[in-house]
Amino acid sequence: MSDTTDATTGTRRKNHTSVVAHIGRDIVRGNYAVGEILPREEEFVEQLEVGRGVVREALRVLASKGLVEARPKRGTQVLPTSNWQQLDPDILSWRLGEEVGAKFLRDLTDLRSMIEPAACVLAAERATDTELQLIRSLARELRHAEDDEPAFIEADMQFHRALFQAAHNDLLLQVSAGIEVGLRLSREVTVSMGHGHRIDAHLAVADAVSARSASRARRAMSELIDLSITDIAAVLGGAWSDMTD
Amino acid sequence: MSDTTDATTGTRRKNHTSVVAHIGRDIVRGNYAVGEILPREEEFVEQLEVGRGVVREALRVLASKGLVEARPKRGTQVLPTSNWQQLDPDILSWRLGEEVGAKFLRDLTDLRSMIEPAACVLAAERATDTELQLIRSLARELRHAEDDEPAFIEADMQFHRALFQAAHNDLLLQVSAGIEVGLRLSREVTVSMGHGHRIDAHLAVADAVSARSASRARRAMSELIDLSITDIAAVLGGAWSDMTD
DNA sequence: GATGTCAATATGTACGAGTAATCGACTCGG
DNA sequence: CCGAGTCGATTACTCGTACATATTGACATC
Repeated sequence: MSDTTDATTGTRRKNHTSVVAHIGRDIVRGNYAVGEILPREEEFVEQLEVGRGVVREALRVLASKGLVEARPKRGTQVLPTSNWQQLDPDILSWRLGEEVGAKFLRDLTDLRSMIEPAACVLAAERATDTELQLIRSLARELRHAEDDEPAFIEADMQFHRALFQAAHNDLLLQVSAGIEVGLRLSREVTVSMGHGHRIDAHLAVADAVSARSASRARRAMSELIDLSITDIAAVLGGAWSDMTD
Repeated sequence: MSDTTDATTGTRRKNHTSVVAHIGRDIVRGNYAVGEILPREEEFVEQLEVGRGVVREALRVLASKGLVEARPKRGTQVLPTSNWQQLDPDILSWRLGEEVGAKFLRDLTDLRSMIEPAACVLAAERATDTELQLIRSLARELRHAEDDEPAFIEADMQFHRALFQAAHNDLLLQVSAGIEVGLRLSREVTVSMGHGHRIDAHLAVADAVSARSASRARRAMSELIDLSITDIAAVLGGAWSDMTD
């Protein structure tokens, strides 16, 4: 009985990462409201069946991400969302399966519109030949995986990552790491729209970057984002137009 | 002798944050090279004169920021910089006083060029009247603090923060938190250029946003960034043009 | 020469005890 | 009646010790 196995409902599993994820998820998903005081360390100890050290290390990590703040006597309080490092890949991944709201999707598309076309311009200017080769290769793979939903998503992520790596900008790469998880959240909402209609746009981006045409690359990526926006608007309907007007 | 007081050279001070900063600085500034194995936990214990729990909590936080990865028997290794969360305000702040390199400044200005003009557009569209009032107020304060170097920088930061808050985008706000620290690093380099010539550009931004003119706001912020780039190029000289060609 | 085994080592986990900081209630003086 | 200072209780914070576990590198075996 390994006891490290864990159902989806799971609470067990004794390692550090899982405790961070467990408490982190409960916070991000609102099981603990903003301003609320978390249970005492000792309560987590018995509830999760781990040592106090593990609980403390987990809370310290969450504090470093801006989710909580601990104080003697008062306890550990959930900070307002403005303090959360919302681009942190961990925090974003804890929302997977949550059906994110329209506000988040608008914020994400705003950010994508600022970042991704500009990143394509940099990629077109700075990519090495081997990087261009990789980008073309991943674009082909994308077309090939058209009928395999999870494989398509994975290929999409790799494509985006290769694009950002070709921009040769370390700060940008970190933003892209967050956007990548954001994309997964976005696709959870628009999954019913399929993804076949996005393949051509991906290929257009790959072509333009490969041709080192900065202007075409920017334009192609903008159109790709527009497709995402169209999908989101179709799924959300009024909740989306309320947000963008 | 409280022993919590700490000289600039300081090593003491027993609390958690300081230990994170101490080890974090040593990593970010290259005192521990990428790929290198850090001293064992026990060595940090005697070196920093703290308990093992504090050391472990610190290393866990650094691991969550992508700086290190711990493994039994091998020890704790410094990860390649591509894994670092380089936009994390903590990581950036640990570089203060380091005289950052041309590569970092180019990456930062790239990012600023993508983000800040677009953020001004959003601010012009979405800001509430009280937020516009705050922005104008901070711009005036900026002019008033012209001859006080540290006060000017603080006012500059508050101005930027108010601008990004007015964009009403949580993800963007986190990017701005990183950029803010990046700006401090940038100004450490260009401090010799003074800041008087940037005041008018700031006021132009405030005016355009206040007038809710998205296009003027975008343009004004772009020009403000261009001023920064000019200053950086003047200070760095060849090291900068090598980077941008 | 490839593979499996074993011991050494550093992190991982748990428990216990004591310190220090913070908050809330209470008391005292105005 | 109200404000300032005091006191006690609660909780996080720190430290120390002991043991478990996983990974590595060397050794032995086939």
